[in-house]
Amino acid sequence: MSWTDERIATLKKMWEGGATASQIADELGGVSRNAVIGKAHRLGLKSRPSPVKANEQPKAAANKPAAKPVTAKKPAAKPAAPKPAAKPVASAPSPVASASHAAIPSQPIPNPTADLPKIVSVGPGGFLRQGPGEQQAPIPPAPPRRLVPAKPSPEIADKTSLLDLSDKVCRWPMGHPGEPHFHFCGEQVNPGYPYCVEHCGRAYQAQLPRGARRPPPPLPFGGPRVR
DNA sequence: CCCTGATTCGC
DNA sequence: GCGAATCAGG
Repeated sequence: MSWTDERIATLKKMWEGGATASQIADELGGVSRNAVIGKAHRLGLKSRPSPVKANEQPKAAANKPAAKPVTAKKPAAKPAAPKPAAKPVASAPSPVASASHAAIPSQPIPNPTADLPKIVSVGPGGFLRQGPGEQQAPIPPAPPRRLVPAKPSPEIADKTSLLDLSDKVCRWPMGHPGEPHFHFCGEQVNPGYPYCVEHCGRAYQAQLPRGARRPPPPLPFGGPRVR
């Protein structure tokens, strides 16, 4: 599989939409999770909340770029040209309040709790991510209600959800992932293909001669919002 | 162990 | 440029 424009577009959309690399990978198909991450980085997309990145020390102007603990693990004998510095990571002091006792002498850490610009990002489904200490709505009142077995909301009751996918139904995505009405086409597939006949027509198109290209067809995962 | 993203490095 | 292997954290 290669990275066509459409696949890249889908990758971007899902990545920015908060999908995990694994989800993106098997949605695209034919690529591994690593491939997706690698591609995302090459595209310049980077670093959504990563579980493994919770920590970070802004190494101020000082320490040696050497001392790469990671590379020491490999079978040695790798001269490995010294990588120049890490990227500066411009902008305000890290909001991370972890004053872990790292081995960085002589660099007083400015109080991170003071006047930081609020950073608000939008998550899947349009909710706003809050920074720590920004909690506002106190406590959900939790009105007394009789508990009732969960049912799919009426709107999607007859729609094809992710869980309904099989080799027999069209997997063409309708709408945008993360949004309430997102579902899949669900028509009977064009045998041998993952999509129904109609969507096969959208997914597989003959290459036209250069210069005769028509404007891009609607993509899975939406192009610009259309509803 | 499962998951996550990040990084490295041979191709 | 690509992605498997590896690393590191939850």
